[in-house]
Amino acid sequence: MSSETIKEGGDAIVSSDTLESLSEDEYEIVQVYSEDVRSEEEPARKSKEPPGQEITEDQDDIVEEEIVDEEIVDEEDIEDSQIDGGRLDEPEKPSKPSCLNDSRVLERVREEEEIRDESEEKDNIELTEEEMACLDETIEVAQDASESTKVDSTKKRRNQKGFYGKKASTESTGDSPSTSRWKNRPMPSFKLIPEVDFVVDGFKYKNSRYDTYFLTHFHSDHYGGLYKSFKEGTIYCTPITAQLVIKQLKVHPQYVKSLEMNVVHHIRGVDVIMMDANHCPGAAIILFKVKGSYYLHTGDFRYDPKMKLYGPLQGIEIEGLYLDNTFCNPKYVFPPQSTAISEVLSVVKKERGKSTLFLVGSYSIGKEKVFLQIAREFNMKIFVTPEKYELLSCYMTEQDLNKYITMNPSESDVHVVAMGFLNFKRLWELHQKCKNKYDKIVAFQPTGWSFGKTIQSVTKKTAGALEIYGVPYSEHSNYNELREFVSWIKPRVIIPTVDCDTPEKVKDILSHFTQLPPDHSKSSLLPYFNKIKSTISSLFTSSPSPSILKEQEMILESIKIKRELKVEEMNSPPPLFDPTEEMTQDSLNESQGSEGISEASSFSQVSSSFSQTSTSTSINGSQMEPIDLDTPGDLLVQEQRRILESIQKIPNRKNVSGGKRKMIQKEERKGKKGKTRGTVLSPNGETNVNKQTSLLNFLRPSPKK
DNA sequence: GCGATCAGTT
DNA sequence: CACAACTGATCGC
Repeated sequence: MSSETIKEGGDAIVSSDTLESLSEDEYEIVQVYSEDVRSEEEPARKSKEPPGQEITEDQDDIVEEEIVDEEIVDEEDIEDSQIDGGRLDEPEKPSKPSCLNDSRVLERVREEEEIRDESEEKDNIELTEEEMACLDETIEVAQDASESTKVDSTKKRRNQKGFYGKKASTESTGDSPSTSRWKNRPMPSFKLIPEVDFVVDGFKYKNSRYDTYFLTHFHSDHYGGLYKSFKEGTIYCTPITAQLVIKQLKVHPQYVKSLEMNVVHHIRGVDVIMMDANHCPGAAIILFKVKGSYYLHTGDFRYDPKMKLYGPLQGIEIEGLYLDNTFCNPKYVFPPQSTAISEVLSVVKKERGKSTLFLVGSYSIGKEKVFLQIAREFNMKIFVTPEKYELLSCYMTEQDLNKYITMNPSESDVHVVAMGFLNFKRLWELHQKCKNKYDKIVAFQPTGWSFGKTIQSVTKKTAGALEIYGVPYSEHSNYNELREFVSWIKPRVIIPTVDCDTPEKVKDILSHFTQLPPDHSKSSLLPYFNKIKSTISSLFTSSPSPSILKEQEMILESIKIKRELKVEEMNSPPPLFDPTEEMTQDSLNESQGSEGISEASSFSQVSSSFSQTSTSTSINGSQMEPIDLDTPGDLLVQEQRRILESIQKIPNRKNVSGGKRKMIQKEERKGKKGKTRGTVLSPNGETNVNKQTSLLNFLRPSPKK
C-alpha cells in the first residue's frame, strides 16, 4: 500500500526492504515514526489497526495497574475521555487522564527539571515511565485544549498512500503571488557579492535586478523564498544541493546549475570554486574571484583544520569573508564532532546486545554522520523512514545505502527519527509497542547547544527504561574554531551572515576578531600543497581510505611543527606596521566603544577547555588577548563600522521595536554620507589605499613587546 | 483551492 | 536566547 510513496520519492531506490514486505508489527513502528510529532495518532491507527495488534491484553493490564496507583479522577478526566470518545477504544488511554491530572506528578517533574537545568550533567530523574510519559503530554494537552476538539486538517493529509508526509504533488502552474511580501525588499548587502551582484542564499529578496543566485546548502533558512515557481535566473550550487532543490522543492531543472566541487568555474567573468563546508551533505564554502579580488563565502560551515589544506585558499589575500558567525561568542565552546561521536559510540557499545533500541535524532539534511558512524563502527544497518531514505539517496552511494540503510525496522536496533520525536512521551508510547522486543530505549539528540549553554559532553536524562542523551554534536564552528579560521584567512573585511541585522549586533560580532592569534600555517603550508592536492576532494567524505587518512595526518602534523617554530620566532618579530602611525582624530573617535570587552576577557577562561582542533598548539589561547576597543589604532573596528553603516537594515518586526528602529535609521543616516557598499567591500583604491594596507597589516601578527 | 509567508513550538 | 524543522493560520491570486 505504500509502494507508491517509495516510487514517488526515489527512482534510484532498489531495495528489497519495501514497506510491502513488512509485517504488521514492523509496519506499525514505521507508522509511529512517521506520525506528526504533535498530532494525535488515533485516526491513523483507527483505519489500520489490525485485530492482532502489538499491544496485548497483558501489557495493557500492566499499564493500567501501574497507572491505578496514581489514579486521581477529576472533572478534567471526564472531559478528556470525551475527547477520546469518538476514537477506537485504546486500552492504554486511561493512563493519560490519570497521569495527566496528577498535579503532584507534574509539580515534581517540573521541580526536577529545574534542578536538572542547574546541575550540569547526567541527571537521573526518579520517575516512573508513566510519570515521565505524561509530562510532555500534559503540557501539550493544556496548550491544545482548544484545538483538540476540532477535526485536524493534518489527518486529511495522512491518507494511506501519502502517509509518510508527502502529498501527491499536484502539478499546478506554481505561479507565485505577484505581490510577495519579500520580493521588493532590498537585498541585504551581506547576501551580495560586490561588483557582480551575485546573490548568495538570498531567495527571499529575489528581484528582477538579480539573475545569478548561489545556494550554499539545502537548509530551509538558506533556501527560504525558493519555490518551484522560481524563474528569476540561475541557481548555482553543488551537485547534491542541486538534486535536492529539484527533487524536494521541485524547482525546474533548467534554472539549476550544479557546480562540481573543487573545480574552477567561470560564471559571468567571475571565477567560482565550491569547497566542502563540513556542514551538511552538499554544503559548500564558495570562493569568488571578482576582478582580481577574492571573496570567500562560508555558507554554514564547521571549521576543521583540514580546511587549511584547501588548494584554492593557498596564498591568496581574501578581500571579504562572508562568515557563518552562528556561534560567535565565547560561551559556545563545544567539542569536535569526533569527540561527540565517540561518546555516542561508547554508549552504544555498552548497551548493545542488551535488547536495547537506539534512536538517533536527525534533521532532514544533516547530523547523518552520527548514525553512519554507528553503522560503520558496528558494521550494522540503520533503520530510516522512507522519506529519510529518499533524502539519503540524494547523496549516498547505492552501495552504502544497501550496506548501511534499511527501511525494515526489525532489521536494525538503531532507528533514525525526527528530532521532534525525542521526548519522553513519544518514547514511552513507542516502548509500549515494542516492550516484548526491547527492554530499554536509548535516544541520542545531537545538537550544538542546550538550554542556553553549550555542553561539553553528553548529558543523560533517564526515565525508567527510557534514556535521552544530549550529544554536543554541532555542524557549525564553535567560538575557537571561528577565531582560528579567521586568523588563518586574515580577511581584509569580515561580513557576518547570521543575526546581523543591526549595527550593534554586527559590531559585537566583529569585536571578536579584532585581535587574533597569529597564524603562519598558510605560508608554511605551501611546500606541502602539491602533495595533498589529490586528497582535497575527500577531506570530509564519509569514508576516506586509510591511506588518505594517514597522509592527512602526516601533513597536519607537519603543519603543527611549523607553527610551533613560528611561534617562537614570533617573540621578536620585526614590526610590519605600526597601526598608530596612521591614526587620525576621526578614527580615534570612531573606535570608541566598550561592548565586547567583558566577553572577550571571559574568553581566556574557556579558551583552554577546547582548543578544538587536533592540531592546535599553544598558539591557541595563550596568544589571545582581551579585545580592547578603546585602544586607538583599532582600524579594523573603524573599517568594519563602515560596513555596518552600509548594511541595509531589515526591519525585524520580532526584535526591533518602533523606537529602536528609528534609532537605527537615524544612525544609518548619520553614517551614510559618501559611503556606499561599494566603497566598503571593494574599495577602488583611490581613497583607501593607505587604510587598506594598514588593515591588512593589522590583521597580521601585531608587533608586541 | 492553493502557493507563499509568517509566527510559534520543539 | 543561538539551531533548523515543522505546523497552522493567513494573505492573496
